[in-house]
Amino acid sequence: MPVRADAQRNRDRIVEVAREVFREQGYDASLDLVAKRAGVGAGTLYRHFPTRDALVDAIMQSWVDRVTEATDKVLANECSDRDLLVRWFETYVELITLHKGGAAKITCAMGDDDSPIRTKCQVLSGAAGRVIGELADRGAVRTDVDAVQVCRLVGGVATVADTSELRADAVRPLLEVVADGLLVRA
Amino acid sequence: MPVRADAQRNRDRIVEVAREVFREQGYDASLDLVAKRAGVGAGTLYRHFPTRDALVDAIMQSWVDRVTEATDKVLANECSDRDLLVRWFETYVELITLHKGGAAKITCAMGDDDSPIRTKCQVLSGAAGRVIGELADRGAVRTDVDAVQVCRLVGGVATVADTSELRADAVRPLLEVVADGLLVRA
DNA sequence: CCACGATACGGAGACACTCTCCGCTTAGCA
DNA sequence: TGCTAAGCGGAGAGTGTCTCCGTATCGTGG
Repeated sequence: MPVRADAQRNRDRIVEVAREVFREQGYDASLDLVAKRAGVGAGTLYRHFPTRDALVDAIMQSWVDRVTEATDKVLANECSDRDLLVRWFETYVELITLHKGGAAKITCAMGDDDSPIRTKCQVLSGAAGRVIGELADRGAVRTDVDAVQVCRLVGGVATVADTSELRADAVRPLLEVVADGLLVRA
Repeated sequence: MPVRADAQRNRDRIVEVAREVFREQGYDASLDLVAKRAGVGAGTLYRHFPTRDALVDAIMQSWVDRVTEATDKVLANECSDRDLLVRWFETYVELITLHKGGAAKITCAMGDDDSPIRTKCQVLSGAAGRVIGELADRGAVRTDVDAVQVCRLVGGVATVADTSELRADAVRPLLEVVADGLLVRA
């Protein structure tokens, strides 16, 4: 028998509740509270998700998928090198700051092969790779900074945007700085 | 009577021990352990430093002072706009990553007027202000990004350098990107 | 030099969170 | 319907934070 129906139900419910609780209280909220609100025992939560990161990983799945989609959309637009870069940056920041504290978590894990959320990082850096790969083909960006490092730079901006609750128009100049630094001089 | 000698002694000892423990174990090390190693009761520690951040603040005092010195030194050097900027960035990153986790702490607090370590942030952004002020006088940098935002950008790089334990030569390209983005196009 | 208040100390203990262990329950097959 | 593996729950051990208050010490004024 593959997976028991009640187990699947509990798992889904825990993820759903955790997403809600983490949004309310940040990623260091009590896991016992999550269990309680989900109507399961602590043991059940820890069996499904042995560590906090395992739970975070499950939560992040959905919006990492959205980054892939959004990247397709940005790449489909015909626009200048700089616009392409800045637009993708904005998309990236917007998506990884959807959950408070998420930007810091993902950015710190970026490039760490042992991180429990490395698969999420790989999706993100893969998306970055597609964008700067496109620009590299056009000869528009410096080549000594790879996709992971781009994610780190933009993630750094996203992290401060998140923790300082900066508005989009305060973030834009920072993203322009990164974009201009990345583009080769005309 | 101003301050009792034993109280001062204990306070100093706690800071000294905390610096050591935090370097070993990170900024979330047990405070009871700090108290024990310092040979004082928990009550004594919490009376002197009501919160963890108050203790961190005290620890950071010495190396924030070093940023001021280092900035003087960098500004005294005659060099190109870009070199000035990159060198100061390197100094900044080096100093705020002296203590593991420090970069993230200071960068997240940057620009937050309610932060318990805001005075430290102000020293740092003040130093950044002197550097970009100098460059602004020369008309070399964009003017829509202020000192605090520069600290955020470089702090973002420092944070990832710290958490990913990047070597100086891996950090340099990232700092060049920020520098080039900040400098106005020739 | 001593006595006496103000000041500071210490650590027991209340509270909160994490994570494990194991007896009990239940889903799902035959 | 009965059996068994899979899953459940929650008590409790371990650890960390922070407070409270009886006790000890400092430093001064007599």
